[in-house]
Amino acid sequence: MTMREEGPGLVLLVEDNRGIAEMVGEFLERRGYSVDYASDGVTGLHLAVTNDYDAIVLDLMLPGMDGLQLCRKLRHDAKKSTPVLMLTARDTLDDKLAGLDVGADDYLIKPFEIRELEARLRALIRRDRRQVSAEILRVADLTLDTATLRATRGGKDLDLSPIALKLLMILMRESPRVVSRRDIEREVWGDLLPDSDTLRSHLYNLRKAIDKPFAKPLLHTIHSSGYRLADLDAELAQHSA
Amino acid sequence: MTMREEGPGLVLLVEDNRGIAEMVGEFLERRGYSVDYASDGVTGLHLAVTNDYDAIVLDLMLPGMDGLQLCRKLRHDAKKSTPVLMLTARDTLDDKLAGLDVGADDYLIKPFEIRELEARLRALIRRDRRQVSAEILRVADLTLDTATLRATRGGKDLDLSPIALKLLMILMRESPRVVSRRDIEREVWGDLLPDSDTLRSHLYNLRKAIDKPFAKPLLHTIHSSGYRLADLDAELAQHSA
DNA sequence: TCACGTCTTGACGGTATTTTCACTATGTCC
DNA sequence: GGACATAGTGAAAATACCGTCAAGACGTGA
Repeated sequence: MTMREEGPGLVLLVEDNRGIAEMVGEFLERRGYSVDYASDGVTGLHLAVTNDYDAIVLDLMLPGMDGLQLCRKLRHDAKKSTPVLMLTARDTLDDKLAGLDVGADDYLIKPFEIRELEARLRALIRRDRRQVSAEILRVADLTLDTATLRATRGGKDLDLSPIALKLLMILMRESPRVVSRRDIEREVWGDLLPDSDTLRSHLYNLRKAIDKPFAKPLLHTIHSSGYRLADLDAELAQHSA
Repeated sequence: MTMREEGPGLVLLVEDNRGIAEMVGEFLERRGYSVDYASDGVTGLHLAVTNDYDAIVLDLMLPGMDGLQLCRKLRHDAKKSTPVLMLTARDTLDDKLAGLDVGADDYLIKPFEIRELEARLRALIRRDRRQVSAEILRVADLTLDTATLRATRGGKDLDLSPIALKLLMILMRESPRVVSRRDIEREVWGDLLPDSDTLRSHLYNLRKAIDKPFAKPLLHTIHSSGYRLADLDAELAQHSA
């Protein structure tokens, strides 16, 4: 009584060695996966971009475009977060780091046990499915999609730096509560707080992005207490209710 | 005796696929939810408008009126803010954005894990309820929201300095008891009391903010004992009863 | 390597807040 | 009523807090 129409998942396999490809592909299909196949980087990338795979099994060494390049383009150009399981020839530190740098989610060293590949694949897919869906935070006409990290106000996209985005997320989660500077700093920088109060600058920039271009300010300063994000008028209406 | 308030919540499920609807509905009911069901957009909207659900699970594709239209009408025409969890067929950017624009609070991509649906549903309901359940202190027509640090009297905002706010909080918490100057000073300044008695000024300012603009004074001085915040008339009425 | 965006840092000025003080008013006890 | 202690009033001085902005450090991708 599962609701999934098609087995454990749809997988893209990018591997130039025909022998390995066949073995992996057939094994996965026997286990109920649907498998697409590419023998070089270019067609692999094309497939990865145009389809929504649950995961990609990607050989590091490929003709045309190697796995690292493919992965980077997938992440940066196409902005896809499809989980990638990288197959590397040897366990060199460089390979590992390169793969992780480029956005791979896991790697497997050849030669590998086919069963281990499936186990890792399954883990990746499950992990990803949990994150695929996301909560949408909303304060007045401000919205933040925690999955895509897109923030909008009044239907228009906001261009925010990573820290500004984090600030916004914190303030929206707590809205309409007051959040102390201390709490914000701890959440953003952890235990190693910066020596000088850089939070001011970031708040300044955040405000410039989310409030300056609009009529009604939403980010309010509570002197010596902290900050709060809220629509004052809407709040008042609720208070009397 | 209908105890439906006690469960985790009252949910409206709008889904035309009978199989999915049954599975979700039965699962939620087993978990203690009360579930109403609609198989098309029009009756779904009707139910959503006429009842107060804790949340709505809404399929995107529906006969008659699709989920987006329904959601928009619910928000714009009926002005209801019932949390909406949207079920979308595929992970396309367009779908996400459409849902976001139209006022959905969260979305899930099919196929989904039923347990995750429940987790997100619970999160939505909890978040919604939290808004109402902040701690609000009240004395007569004076209110102080300890989460947002907003104080009002007679529905109008009060502009208070941080210390004045703290004084007010102390007095409201203790109301209608008398609080000695000593106790107030200790709570506000801790052990390092200021050399000159600055409390007088702050009380003066507090009074100017919360009593001066109104007919009935609430902050009363008990000579050589301290201060108390209370509505004398209301107190009297209670005494004689 | 360069170009670019981001983060940090510090200086400056403005504003809100707190403290202090002088003066007045009120209450209490004899 | 008189003397003393307590409290209200108000404003000026001192301080703390915050917004603004630019310059440089830093890291990353082309």
